[in-house]
Amino acid sequence: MLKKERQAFILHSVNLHNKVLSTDLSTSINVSEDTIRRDLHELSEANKLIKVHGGALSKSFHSSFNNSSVYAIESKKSIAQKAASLIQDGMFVLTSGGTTIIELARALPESLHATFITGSIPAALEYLHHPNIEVIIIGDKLSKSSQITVGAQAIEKIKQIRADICFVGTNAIEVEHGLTDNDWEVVQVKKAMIESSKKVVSLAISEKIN
Amino acid sequence: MLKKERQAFILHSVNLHNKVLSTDLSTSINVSEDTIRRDLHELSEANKLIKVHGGALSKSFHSSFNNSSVYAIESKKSIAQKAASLIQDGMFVLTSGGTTIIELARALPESLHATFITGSIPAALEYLHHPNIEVIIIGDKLSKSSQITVGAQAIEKIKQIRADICFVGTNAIEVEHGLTDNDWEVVQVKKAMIESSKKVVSLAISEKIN
DNA sequence: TTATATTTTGCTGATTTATGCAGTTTTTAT
DNA sequence: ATAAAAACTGCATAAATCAGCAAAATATAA
Repeated sequence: MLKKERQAFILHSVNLHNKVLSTDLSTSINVSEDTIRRDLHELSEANKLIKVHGGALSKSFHSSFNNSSVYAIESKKSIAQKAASLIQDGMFVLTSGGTTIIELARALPESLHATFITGSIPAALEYLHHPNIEVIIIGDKLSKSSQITVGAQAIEKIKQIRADICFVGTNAIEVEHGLTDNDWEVVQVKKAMIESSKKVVSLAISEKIN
Repeated sequence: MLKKERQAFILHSVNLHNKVLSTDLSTSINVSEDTIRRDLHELSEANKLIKVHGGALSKSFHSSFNNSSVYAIESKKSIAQKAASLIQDGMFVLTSGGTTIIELARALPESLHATFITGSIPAALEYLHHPNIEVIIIGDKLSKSSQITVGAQAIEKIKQIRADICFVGTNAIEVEHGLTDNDWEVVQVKKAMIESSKKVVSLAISEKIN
């Protein structure tokens, strides 16, 4: 097999599978690993693929690797946009906490006149930035892990409320120091919220649904 | 699995869920926790995520607070230091809001075990950063100008409390321009706080006293 | 064609990298 | 305060890489 042929095969292979192992190529083409390594090095110099220890990665894989951080954010934003469009003037809106809810808060139009009720401190801060939104805080003990208020009093208050719509984020847990979490109380609060609302919207990125 | 591949997976995972546990990654990728830890360390060095004890957090949602815009920040800090020294372990502490109170929150020693009760959203966020502090939120309507909860329910709740000490910041009140309706409510809340506490401390920088 | 020059390939041994393991220290939770 | 979990350290091992060299293949010129 000619050198050029071999390199074409390697390129095809790496683009097909996103990655190749030097050992695999060596056995399948039946040349020494050194040759493969030299080929990979050349192709890497020619910017045709990314050489890594043990094999190589396709160019596209690398770029997605770099952009992946924005990707998740973008999809969160588009979800938030759609969710925000469900809210109409004069509504009473119940929300939990979490990053998706924060994005929702940021996606709210300036012109919206509505009342938001929440136990989430970060969400409340976001709502405050909107000139035409009334914010009502549900008081009680603050859960460090989820940054929302939890407890019997909070649940009691929620039960007294009749909201038009309720938004629940699936990723309500966000912590800075330590990652353990007692979700139970948070779940109780969410349950109460759902029961107090005419409509419930659950915000989630599709990849999360396993 | 290639190292780069694994790191890409980790990055994708952390951006999707906002947090990852080393143990989870270890079992799902089937490598030792040491390897995961090394990966997380590398990604953290490369500024791709934030490493914490037990796992890592997504970089995208890291709130950074700028206190540069706050007036006379240094003198407030020294006041805060003195005020913080008045709080002892096991105390129930009532606080209002305002920049001076925020500084007080930041001046609290890590070791302090106490319960803080507040209607201020920014203050609550600060208290959350302290590992040994319980936070209780007073719920009600949120006043946009002062960022604290005001209203009959809030006052009712405060009256039920017996606190050891109460900190009130003076900066929420603009004496020169008279009291607006909104400020009036804030004053009512402060009054209630003062009545519910054995000791009251008023935080002020000297320039404020006309 | 033959002789010579050039490129390519494989091999050997030294070097680097990746990973896991054991023991110790630090952090966190109870 | 104490126990458990996580992190760090140093080390061992196996795999991958590198450097140089010699054989093999290929190209080139007389």
